[in-house]
Amino acid sequence: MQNLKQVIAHAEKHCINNGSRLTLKRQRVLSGLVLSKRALSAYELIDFCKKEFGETLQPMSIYRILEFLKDQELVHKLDLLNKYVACEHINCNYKHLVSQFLICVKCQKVKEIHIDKSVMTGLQRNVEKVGFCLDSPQLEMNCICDACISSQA
Amino acid sequence: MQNLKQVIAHAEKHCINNGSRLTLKRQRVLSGLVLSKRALSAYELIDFCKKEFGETLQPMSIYRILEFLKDQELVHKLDLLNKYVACEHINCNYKHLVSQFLICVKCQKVKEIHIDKSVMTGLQRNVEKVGFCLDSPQLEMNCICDACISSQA
DNA sequence: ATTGAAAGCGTTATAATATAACATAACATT
DNA sequence: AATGTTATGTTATATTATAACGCTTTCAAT
Repeated sequence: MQNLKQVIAHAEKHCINNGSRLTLKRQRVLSGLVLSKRALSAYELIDFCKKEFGETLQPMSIYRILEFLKDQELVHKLDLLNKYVACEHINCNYKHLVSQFLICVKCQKVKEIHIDKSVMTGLQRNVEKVGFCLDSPQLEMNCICDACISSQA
Repeated sequence: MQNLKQVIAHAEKHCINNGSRLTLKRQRVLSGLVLSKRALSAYELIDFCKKEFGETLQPMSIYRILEFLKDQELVHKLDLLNKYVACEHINCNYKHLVSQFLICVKCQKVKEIHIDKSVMTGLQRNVEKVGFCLDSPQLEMNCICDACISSQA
């Protein structure tokens, strides 16, 4: 991850290209997620922004802002946790694909990956075998991260 | 699914074998999930039991009961939805394995399947490639069910 | 039968999460 | 400046989940 200013500047450009604005509050919320480096709930994020930037956010505001950031594909919502993370590709000029998310159940660090096409196809086939159809390939998986594996010993 | 009485009788035996009891309230909650045939939130289940059986349940009770039923592997909690479903194998005499869940995003019908070992291994490999380790193979996937696909047209 | 421990359940309060509804402010365009 | 649109503020409330404490039932051991 590059430094925060760069990230925000990049995100700002991204928003402008989409015909929308990355206002100060939105910047703060995004910064919060980028700095925390892990998944945060709306309320955790409120606390984080308060402590880190002195930014006081109402629940209503945070949810609105998070939805905006999600629409811009700058953050992702993890349904398994009901929490939000900054997109790992936030700095890439890269048409965003659907990702899969590895969530550390110990520290809530999140890794955004793309699973091999062959594996996804296999999965799809398993799903279709019972008459269902995969609606969204955004898989979320409970994992343990490298750091937490080591510290377990 | 066989008739409800059989299901309950079977579940009761299962609990006794585990040294625990399937009390009347627990039976009602389980029956609610079995009859509804889809994932229900704790509060939806309260409403359902009220309407269906005249059983009045406090939030505290329902959560306790759901936790019990989950420990007995008679129901599963779907983290993607924060809802509960009756285990599909509730009638089998079968050592319960970890399942994967296909959730219909339209009607919340749930299918419990076992994904091919080869596919799971592939998945695992993808996860390990980035230093993570799959903590639980209980995958939950947003899908569309057969019925909802047809009715879409 | 009595009793004591554990399990089950009731009750109240409250924490934590999320949204509805409506008012105001900021900004861009004409 | 007038207007429409987007963003934000504010208040209230809906929804989801748990803590804490105490009473009751069950059941095995005496």
